[in-house]
Amino acid sequence: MNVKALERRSGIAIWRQIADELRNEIATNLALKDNRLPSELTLAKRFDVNRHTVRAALNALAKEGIVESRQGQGTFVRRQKRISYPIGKRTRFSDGIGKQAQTTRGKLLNLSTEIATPEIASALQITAGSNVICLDALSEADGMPVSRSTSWFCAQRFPDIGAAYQTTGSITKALAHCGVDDYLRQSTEIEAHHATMKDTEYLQLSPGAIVLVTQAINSDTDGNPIQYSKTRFAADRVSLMIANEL
Amino acid sequence: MNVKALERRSGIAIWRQIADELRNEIATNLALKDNRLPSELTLAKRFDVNRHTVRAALNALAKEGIVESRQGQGTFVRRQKRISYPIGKRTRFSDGIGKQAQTTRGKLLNLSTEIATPEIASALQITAGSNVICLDALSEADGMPVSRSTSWFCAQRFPDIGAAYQTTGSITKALAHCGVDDYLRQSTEIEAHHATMKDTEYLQLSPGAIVLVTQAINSDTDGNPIQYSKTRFAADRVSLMIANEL
DNA sequence: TAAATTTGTCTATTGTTATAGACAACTAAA
DNA sequence: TTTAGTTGTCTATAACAATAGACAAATTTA
Repeated sequence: MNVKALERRSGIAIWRQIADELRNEIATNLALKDNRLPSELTLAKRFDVNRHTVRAALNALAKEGIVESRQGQGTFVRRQKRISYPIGKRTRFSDGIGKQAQTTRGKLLNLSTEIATPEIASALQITAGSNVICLDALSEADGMPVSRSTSWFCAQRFPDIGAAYQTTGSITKALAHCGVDDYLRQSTEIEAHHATMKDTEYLQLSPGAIVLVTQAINSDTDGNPIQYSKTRFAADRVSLMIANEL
Repeated sequence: MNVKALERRSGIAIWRQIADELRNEIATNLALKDNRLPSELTLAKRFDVNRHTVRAALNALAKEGIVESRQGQGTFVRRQKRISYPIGKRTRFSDGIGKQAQTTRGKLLNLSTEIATPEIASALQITAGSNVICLDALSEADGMPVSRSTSWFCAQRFPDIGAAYQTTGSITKALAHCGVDDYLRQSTEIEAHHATMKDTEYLQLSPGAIVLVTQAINSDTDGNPIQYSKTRFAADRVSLMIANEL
């Protein structure tokens, strides 16, 4: 059944490799009868490992809330859908997520004024070395952290963006407060990385977890860049949806 | 310096957690002088581990081709940029990647006729149970596998798509051969997962590695869906670029 | 040249992970 | 009720990961 055996000496414990494999299969839904997983013994034979190793994997998935074991009966999937995060010309965090989660909010982690690096200056089309406002925020949906973002704004144009965000808890509202009623997403770049230590802390992830990293530029209706942001999503809680309006 | 300590008993070896952290820092370029990493002893102190553990991490990064150690001198970064994969209304694999890599090609892994599942039928807007052609392909750039994709086409409309792909090695050309001169990407959904065993085999990844999984629907110029595809990218080799034409 | 700094290699010990086997506890079906 | 199949828990052992210390080999700096 399996084309390739598990890799030993890879730095990833075998129980974790099995957990990753099962998590994937559950996510892509390989037709499990009654949402019931094969028995521990069956899985042990399939992966060619000891039953205890399979138990360690199932234990990990149970802690993540993905499966649930019942003595005498078996192990069952507790389906949990990812939150779909829309990315388009007009993407707002609360817009897209608000309909899927009960409660959404942004929490300000840090606010500072920095000197624009060449990277930031080029993204915002301002002169390198001028002041930018740096805004660190954590976004949550239903009490679970979803993403951690850092945004940069031209300090000259948006001197009060920090205070506005703090009172509103929303970038869209803060920008509106600063006179920007509408804005468009100009570009988005997406990468996937292993969670850093900061990620595991703020997003409540375990090491080895995945973060989707997006780099985006938002512009006003005249095409002038107003916001440059890097966002790190907990990959097992979201999917990014790109809709191309025709 | 570090907000959070490394996690033991997590199923991820500490050397691998350090390797992941360093890989991230190298990728986001935290200003290393002369592309030189701190010494093994410095890193050991920073992560509060033994020097041998740091060496194991550096060894892994060296095997990945990311760093290179030189006795008496230190450990140096061998920069390697990710291939940027554009996602837009008009995305073609060879278009976008062709300019960045020396050689690109698609290899047919498997070709079969299947009965459309509800999921596929709904994506292609055909009746469930009708025949679809399923095309598995592996894409490579400069000899390195980049992505593995499965595409479904309506068998009635594109009976010869498989043969056309086999001779041309390109979906765009195969579609042109079947009378579709132009097509548009209707939507794309992106998730990140840990590599499955098939991924580690076909994409030459190590366990614990990350794959970017996209689910896309392409339509002809009349808006009729013609292709439904799922693609798995080796995340450490690509970034996905979404450009919103204004 | 000498000293300091760096990576490379070896031995030994301790802690964690994986295997192995046995049996209890629980559930569903014969 | 009995049986088969399942998860839960215990003990013991082998394989691997991490620590510790020492010193060699190469390079750069004083």
